[in-house]
Amino acid sequence: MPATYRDIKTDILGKITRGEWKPGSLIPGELDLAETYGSARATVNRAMRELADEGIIERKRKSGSRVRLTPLRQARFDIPVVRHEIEEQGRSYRYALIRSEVIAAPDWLRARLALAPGDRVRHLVCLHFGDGTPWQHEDRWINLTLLPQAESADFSASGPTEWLMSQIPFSSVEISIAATAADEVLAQHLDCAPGDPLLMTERSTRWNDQTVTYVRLVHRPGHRMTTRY
Amino acid sequence: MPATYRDIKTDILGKITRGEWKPGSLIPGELDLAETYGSARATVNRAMRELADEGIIERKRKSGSRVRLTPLRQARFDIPVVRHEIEEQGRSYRYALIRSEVIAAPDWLRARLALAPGDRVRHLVCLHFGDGTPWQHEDRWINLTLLPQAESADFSASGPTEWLMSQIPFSSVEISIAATAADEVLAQHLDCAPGDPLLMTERSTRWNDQTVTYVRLVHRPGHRMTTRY
DNA sequence: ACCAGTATTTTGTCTGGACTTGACATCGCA
DNA sequence: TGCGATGTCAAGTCCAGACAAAATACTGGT
Repeated sequence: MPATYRDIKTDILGKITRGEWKPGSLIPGELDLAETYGSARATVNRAMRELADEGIIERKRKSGSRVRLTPLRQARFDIPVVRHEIEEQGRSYRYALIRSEVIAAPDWLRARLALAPGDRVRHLVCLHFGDGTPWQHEDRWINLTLLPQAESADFSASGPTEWLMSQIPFSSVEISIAATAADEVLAQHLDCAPGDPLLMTERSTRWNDQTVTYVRLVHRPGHRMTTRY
Repeated sequence: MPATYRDIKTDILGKITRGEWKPGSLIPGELDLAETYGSARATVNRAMRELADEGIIERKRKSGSRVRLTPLRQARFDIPVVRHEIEEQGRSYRYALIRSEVIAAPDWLRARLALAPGDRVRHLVCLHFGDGTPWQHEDRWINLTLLPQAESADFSASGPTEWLMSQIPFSSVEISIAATAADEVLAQHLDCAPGDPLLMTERSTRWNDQTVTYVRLVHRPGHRMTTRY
């Protein structure tokens, strides 16, 4: 009964959580482990590599692997498409386009998207509902210099997120989360009082080193992002 | 010059971002890819596995691998220890203990930590400063039933986070992020106006299926959590 | 037409062997 | 003493081949 890489992983993790292998201490070399578990070094290597990826151990050539002093805690949050998020909770999804315009980019946006003066952008404001109550407010700016198709696209039936995903298959993103206070308009749309604290997600999507779209998503009052590991 | 798994990964990712392989389309089998790249199947497998881990492709036995329709966007946020976060920015760190008490767990906490009536907890309130200005407010509750050592520990010089890390080597956690409004006390400590929106992180740390500590971290006004990928 | 069992395909994992790379140690020479 | 060349070790990567497992396709019987 040879050990799988999964067995090895959980066993090592167990030794660490139980305190048998203390933070900072050296873990036996791959060759040793391979022998004790009765498996090949490649198998041990995979187990150790994944533990290192997860921030639990630290590996260095020549010196060996050791338990991290401060286990690097990193949380993985899924950033879902609103519609999927809502539908996965068994709620009905509704989308509403509030405003749609094509304008010259305001200065703050020009700086953010690295646009030239006079460059035009498509500006969209929309709302996403779950079971009829407001769920998320979307304030979206699309760079028309990079995505001229966006000028003629129709966003009255479905949101810009889904359209954009069909246009830009995969891209690099910068996501930022902060708290903000509801202004008059937001309060009305999200059905809360002005000044209420709201969770906001900002996202800039880059493609070929150029920012193609910037969006500010304001979540419904009380919204939480949760993850466990 | 054979292709490394890294080469293969970037090449495939390139084909996807350039739109050569569209979302939903089938990617050649590992055996095919191994031949086209002139490497072993194991090498291709590793490249594909990592792409799958990153949420870019979807793999299924027998049916093969395909580009995800909705690239699973997941953000990895580092959850740093405050002190490290501050010191990495080249700022000076200061810690202050505001309140320390051992009390019977209030009802809301009892529910959260699954405690029996009368069980006692250590309650700590502290502040973390960066370059002299308030950075983070920490409201920490430690389960004394599971961690009796916490009753006699001294938190006047350094924060409970660091002490806890020495006690619980590795554990599973539930993290939740939300927006909250500053109350009178928070406003005073964090040097802002009451009602100001603040980003709050809540964390429950479990060990052996029992919640050992619950903490509510309220960040300074304007704080953002950022990540890019 | 339906169903159960079987074949096939594709990914998942493992093996034991090899070479590479980065980091450290040490030796020899100026 | 200082310093560069060389050695050594452990992790990093790769290979070819093998079997396992899951999911689909197929096939024959009812």
